[in-house]
Amino acid sequence: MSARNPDTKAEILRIGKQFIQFYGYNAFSYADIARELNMKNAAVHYHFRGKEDLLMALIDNYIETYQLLAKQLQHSKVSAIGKLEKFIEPYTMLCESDSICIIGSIASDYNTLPESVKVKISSLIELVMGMVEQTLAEGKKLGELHFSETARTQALLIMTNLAAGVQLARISGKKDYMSIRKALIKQLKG
Amino acid sequence: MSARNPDTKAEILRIGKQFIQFYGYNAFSYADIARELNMKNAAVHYHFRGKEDLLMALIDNYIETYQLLAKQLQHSKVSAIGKLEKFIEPYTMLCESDSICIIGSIASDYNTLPESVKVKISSLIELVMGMVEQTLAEGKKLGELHFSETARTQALLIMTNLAAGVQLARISGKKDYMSIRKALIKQLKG
DNA sequence: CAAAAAACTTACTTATTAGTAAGTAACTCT
DNA sequence: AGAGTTACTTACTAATAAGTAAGTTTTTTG
Repeated sequence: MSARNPDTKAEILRIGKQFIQFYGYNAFSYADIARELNMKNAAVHYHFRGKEDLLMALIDNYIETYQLLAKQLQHSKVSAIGKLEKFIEPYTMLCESDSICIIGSIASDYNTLPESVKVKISSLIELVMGMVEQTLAEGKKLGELHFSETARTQALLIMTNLAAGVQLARISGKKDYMSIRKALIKQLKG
Repeated sequence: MSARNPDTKAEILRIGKQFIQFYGYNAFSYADIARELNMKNAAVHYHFRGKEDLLMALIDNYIETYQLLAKQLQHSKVSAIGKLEKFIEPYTMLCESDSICIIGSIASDYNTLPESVKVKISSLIELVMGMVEQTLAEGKKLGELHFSETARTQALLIMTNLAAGVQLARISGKKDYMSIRKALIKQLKG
């Protein structure tokens, strides 16, 4: 099924994801990806027709990942707080590498993206939102979590705290992200 | 002091600001600005040596604006909630025009910016943060506002809710921003 | 082992970008 | 009225962007 390197496609996606999270979608080129992987830009075009296709594939990856995570969380006996901490973890990692989340990055470049990407990113957000919402609702029902807004609104508050938290941390420092993270968990615990 | 058009410089800043908030810093060119103002790209270079200088001037404008606002709020007898509402207002406007705030936009492109810009944006954030922080502390002291975190952390929570709120609204709709806005005010009041 | 398919490279093209040097028109000030 | 200044335009350059067509090498498969 493959010749020379069987997982160049995955490598391109990995680098593309890194670039989007570190520089932003409109600030890197196929030549940049190629350089990183010691190949020519045409090789990148071989695997992904254009930048749009690369971004679409990346979002698809995220959708798969979060669909899997959502299922895992549903059948898990971990506490609601534990589930939320598992959700927050990746943001903390991003912060460590001076990167921001894909959703925040794409949201910033939103008006330069083709319709196909806009639709797909929207469904990714609904997926993630739904997952957080459900975890929150469940935790509240069990008396484990405490908040007065609807689960949807509370999920929005958490998502925005995290997304902009990693963005802000780039400028004003990681300590600010850590404060946000800590406050978030504390507030939910009651 | 001028020939032909005396306020082209201000017009360029106006359009530049619009572009940054609508498309992002790395997604527009001097030619785009020139087209919008019916001139040539060289004319834009005449007023601002390069894109970096344009961005610097823009941030300077914001710093002036918020320094003024901070002073106005200090000597104002408006309630703390009233002050916060005045602070939130521009975000609501941005949301209406499918745009995001300058800070969020720059934060997303942060790693592509020259050091000079990084430093200046950082001082803008401290200015804004300080203003919100002070308003919060004051309101709490007067028994008008209620929150359990430090004023700094609470300011971070509000800032991130708003910054990412307008970003998310582009994708998932203005209703989500409105929910965030409403929840924010409600929580502080009660 | 031969043919086909996969994974590339070479070598372009076309468009856009930031930026500049030189010239020109209009206004200002003496 | 003439000189200088301001606000541009014209006309370029050099670099980078996305993308493609055609050829080459490597691997798989019948």
